[in-house]
Amino acid sequence: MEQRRELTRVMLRLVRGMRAIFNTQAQEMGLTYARAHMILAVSRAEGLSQTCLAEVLDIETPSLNRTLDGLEKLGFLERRPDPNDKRVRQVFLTDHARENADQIESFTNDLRARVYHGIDAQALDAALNVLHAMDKNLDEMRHPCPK
Amino acid sequence: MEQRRELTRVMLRLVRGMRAIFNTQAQEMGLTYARAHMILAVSRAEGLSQTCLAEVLDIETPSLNRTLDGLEKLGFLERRPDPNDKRVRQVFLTDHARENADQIESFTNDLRARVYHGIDAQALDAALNVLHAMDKNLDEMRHPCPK
DNA sequence: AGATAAAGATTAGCTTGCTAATGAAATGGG
DNA sequence: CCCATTTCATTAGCAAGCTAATCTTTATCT
Repeated sequence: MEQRRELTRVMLRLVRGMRAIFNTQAQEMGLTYARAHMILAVSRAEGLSQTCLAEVLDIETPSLNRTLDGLEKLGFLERRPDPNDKRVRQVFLTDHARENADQIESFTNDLRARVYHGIDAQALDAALNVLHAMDKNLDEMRHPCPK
Repeated sequence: MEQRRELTRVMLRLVRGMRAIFNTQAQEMGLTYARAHMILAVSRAEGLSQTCLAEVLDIETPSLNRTLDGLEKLGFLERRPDPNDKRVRQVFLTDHARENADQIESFTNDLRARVYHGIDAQALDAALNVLHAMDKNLDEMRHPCPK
């Protein structure tokens, strides 16, 4: 019971903390957490529609849209109309962003290594199981009767 | 490696998801996640300064301040000057909020029970250890040389 | 084919976290 | 005792998530 409260609490703190650390690193190249991740996602699959990209990043399209606006304004990416469907705009990196992608990837890996330092795979797996179970519970709370 | 990425990902999703579920419940009484938690924190220790309250809730004072503003405007609490120190303003619930506190406590417990349903104490403990280790790593990343 | 429905992007506006900067009050050292 | 520092609250402004609503285009159904 008290453990449950504490798990929630530490999760909240971790998410904020990780974002903050990431931000301080990313701002050296004029980026933020959300923006850097966006660049990585796009670099892994250029030309996706915004809906697809939102699914990949696990966020809603308006959230994505704003991040995209920012990055476009900063010259990191561009949206081009899809010739096959006038509704969609495909997302591409600029050359400038493509140059940075490796660097972002690399410091992301570095930060991840440091955050997870000293945690063995077995423990990690156990934690993952717990969080997945919680995630499943949440899903069922959202969709009460899937029949 | 892939597990690490996934753990981060699911944590992000969980935090957003829990907040969302909580919000839909809380909005029936005109509240939100942050506001409901604030009411609980104040009800557990009325008369704290805002700095103390921020520490209890693990957020920064400007974040707290805004939530407090909202709740004060809605008539859930009030800030009263501390007679012993003209800098501080102590935080108290209104009678109205005090009536709601039990209800908030109760549906918070209910939601927590559902989110953590089916997860045994041992697994929970293992997960908690992992997250605490990460939290510690983060701390060390923030304070490189504590001597 | 034409009407209706669905899907993609966008806008508007809310929430709640943050940092940086400011002003007022208290504290402490010389 | 006074000046410098620290502490508390607050303001201003950014970031990034969300829902609801709108507009355009495409798909579907009769």
